Amino acid sequence: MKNNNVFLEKLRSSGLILTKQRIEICKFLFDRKETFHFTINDLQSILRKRSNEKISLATIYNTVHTFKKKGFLKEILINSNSNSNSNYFDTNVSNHHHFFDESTNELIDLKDSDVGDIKIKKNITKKKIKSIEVLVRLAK
Amino acid sequence: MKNNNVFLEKLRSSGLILTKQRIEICKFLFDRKETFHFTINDLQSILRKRSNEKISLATIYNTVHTFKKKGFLKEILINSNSNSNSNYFDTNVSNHHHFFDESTNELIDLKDSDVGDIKIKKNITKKKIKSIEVLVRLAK
DNA sequence: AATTAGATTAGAATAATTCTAATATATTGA
DNA sequence: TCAATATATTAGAATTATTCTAATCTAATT
Repeated sequence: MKNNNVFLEKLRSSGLILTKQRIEICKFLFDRKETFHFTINDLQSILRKRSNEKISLATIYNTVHTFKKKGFLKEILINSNSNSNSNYFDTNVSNHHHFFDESTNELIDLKDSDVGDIKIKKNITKKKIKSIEVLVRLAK
Repeated sequence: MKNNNVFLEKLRSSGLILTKQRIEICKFLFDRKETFHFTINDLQSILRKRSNEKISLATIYNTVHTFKKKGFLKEILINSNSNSNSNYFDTNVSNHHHFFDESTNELIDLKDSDVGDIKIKKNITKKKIKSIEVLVRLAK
C-alpha cells in the first residue's frame, strides 16, 4: 500500500505495518495543523462517523497504545468532575502544559511561552527531574 | 461513641455518623503530622494489617469518597508507568504541587515555596482559573 | 430500651480495558 | 506475480476496578 502524504511518514518510518485501520486513524489524528486531544471513546465515535468501514474497538485500543509506544501520542490523565476521571490522548507529544476546561471537559494546549519558566527551588529527593507538567483548571 | 482525639473533630463536625469503620480509617489517615498519599488498594491492605476487624472493600470505597466529598481528602490522578494509571488520594486538600517518583510510584508533596509563583500570561479562553497544579516527575 | 435514619456488607452488576485465538492482510522474496 | 509468513484485526470472552443492591446492622435520638 503506497501513500505519499506527510502524516504517514511517521508510520512508515516506525517499522509498523501500514494497515487500512492504522492509516485511517493516522490520517484523522495527524493530518492537521493543530494538536488534537481525545479519549478512546471520542475516537471511536468519530471514526464511526467518518467512514463506513467499521474499526473494532480492540483495534482502536491497540492502535492508540501502539502509537503511544512509538511516541506519536501522549497520554494525559485528568480528574474530571466528581465522578468521572478520564484518559485523554494528545497528538502533541512534546513536554507542554494544559488548560482543562471543566465546563466542556476539554483539554487545551498552553503555549510554553504562556507559562513562565518553572524553577523547582528545592528537591529533597535528589533524583533527576524528568518533566514538569502544569495543569490549569478553568472553572465551570 | 465518645472520643476526644483531635483527628476526630472533623468527622464529628461534619455531621457524619461516627462508625467503627470511619473512626478506624480516620485514625489511620488523619492522626499524623505529615500528609499521606494512598490508593484504595494501599489503604485496604494497610487496614487489613492494622486490625483484625475486616472492613469491607465497599466500605473503604464509600468512606474514601465520603471523606472526599466532605473535603477531607483530595483525589489525584497520575500516569504511572506505561501500563498502570493510578488514582491517589491525598490528606493534604489544599491546593499544592507534587513530585511523582517514577521509581517508587510515590507521590510527594512539594512546598508551595519550592515552586515559584506561576503566572499564566495569556488565557485565550477568558474563563476563570480555578487552580494551577504542577506535577514534577522524577526519573526512574 | 425502642425507633429510625443512615452505614456496612457480600456479592451482583457495570464499565473500561485487555486477552484469546481464529481469521485476514501486508510485506517479502522467489 | 504469487506463495509464504509474520503481524494485525476482530468478536467476544476474561479481567479489573468500581459502583450498585438490598439485606442486615448500628449509632444517635427519643
